[in-house]
Amino acid sequence: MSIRNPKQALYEQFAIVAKALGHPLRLEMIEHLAQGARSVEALAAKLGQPVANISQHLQALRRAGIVSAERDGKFVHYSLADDSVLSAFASVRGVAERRLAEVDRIVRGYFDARDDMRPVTRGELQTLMRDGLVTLIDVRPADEFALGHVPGAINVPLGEIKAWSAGTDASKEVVAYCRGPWCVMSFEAVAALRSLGHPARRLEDGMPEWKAAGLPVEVADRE
Amino acid sequence: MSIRNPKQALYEQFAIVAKALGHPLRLEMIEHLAQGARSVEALAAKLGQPVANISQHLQALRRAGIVSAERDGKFVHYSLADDSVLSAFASVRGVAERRLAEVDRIVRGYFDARDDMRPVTRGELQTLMRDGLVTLIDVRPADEFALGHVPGAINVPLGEIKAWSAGTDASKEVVAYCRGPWCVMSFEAVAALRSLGHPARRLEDGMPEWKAAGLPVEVADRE
DNA sequence: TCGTCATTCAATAATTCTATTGAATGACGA
DNA sequence: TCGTCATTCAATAGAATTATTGAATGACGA
Repeated sequence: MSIRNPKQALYEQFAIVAKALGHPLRLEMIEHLAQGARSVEALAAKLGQPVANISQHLQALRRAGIVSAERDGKFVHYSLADDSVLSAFASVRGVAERRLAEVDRIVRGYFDARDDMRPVTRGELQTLMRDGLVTLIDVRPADEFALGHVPGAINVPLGEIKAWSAGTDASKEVVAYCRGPWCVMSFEAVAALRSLGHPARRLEDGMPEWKAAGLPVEVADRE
Repeated sequence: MSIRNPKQALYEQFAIVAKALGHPLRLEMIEHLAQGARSVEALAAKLGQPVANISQHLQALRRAGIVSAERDGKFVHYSLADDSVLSAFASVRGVAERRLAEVDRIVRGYFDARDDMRPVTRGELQTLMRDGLVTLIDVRPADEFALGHVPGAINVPLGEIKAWSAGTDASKEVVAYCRGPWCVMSFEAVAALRSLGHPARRLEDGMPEWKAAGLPVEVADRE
């Protein structure tokens, strides 16, 4: 390593963090780890990737101080190092949202552009829930729901939307949320519900943001 | 390009932004552009880099929506696309600060570790300035000072510290600031002043952050 | 102690990124 | 129209990153 002045050395340290965020798979990993700690194998299964690949990316994230690892017997559980990681992710997303027309095009192009995609804010949701005006569904897989969800939410994983909708009052509006503001599952849930004639909207963002906002989180009973 | 689902496509867009931030030189460029718009040549001169290299990096930043370009005759002036860029930079820095012990080591190792490096907050500074208890110096080059500085600050570029100090009341404390929270010039200014027997501290961060906090900025008269 | 299993390491080929060089572009002023 | 100058482009070589493969490590339980 060449001799560097402190200015260069500092920029290099900052760049290590940004570089670690600069890969789609690693960003997806971060979003998953934001739901709760995961072993390498569990994370690999969630993402449909080979274990060795996930392991290497996890170590890139660890070198950057983004995730931390804790060994538990044969397993190594990875989790986000602290909340600053989520805020860094959010601001990178913020630049992309505001600047890259592509992001908007992707969402509007893939889903039905004619529908009103305006999300429900957290504040609105709390009012609507208090008055019993909406049903809140958490469309993440059951294990993620169990690790923490919005109080009063029902867990309806994406694959069960149709069956669930059939046994529900189709006039009551549904609000769906999942892993984050751009988590595709809630878009798909809303699209599915609307095609079934069910009024539905997305929550503006997902579980980690709800928690980060200091709002109450309900955890499934252990056993 | 292969067929992607929208989830992958979104993560790729976010990764483009993070990847663009993932290079030390580009981060330094962003910090300079945060002081004000610059032509390619001016930026290259500031960074001591070949023009073609800077041009290429600027285009990488532009593709990511981080900077915007505006042609003015023969010159193309680049500037930060919006304030979300600064907040993204700040949160990447936040992860690095909190997680990378290396960053702290660099600063403490390079400068005199025995000195108290605790910075003055913006709030403290306003009180101290109002009561006339400190002299505030802006150690950036004159052209950056001219584009906007903290009201009441005196421009003392790094090379002029010694001469300036000689003609000043050595008992009055000096507060120094420059381009940002880790801008090395203010560390060096404080070290230089202290070695000259002048009490000195750093402001917690620099000009762009002052402006972003909504505080008043003084601009040099045009002429 | 040995086998099992989660994780990491090492080696690799393919791809992407980077800095440099020199030529091309495009706008201004003579 | 031509020369000048700021910027961009194109081509290159070198370096870094990535996914894959299979072997090594390290902890548990029999």
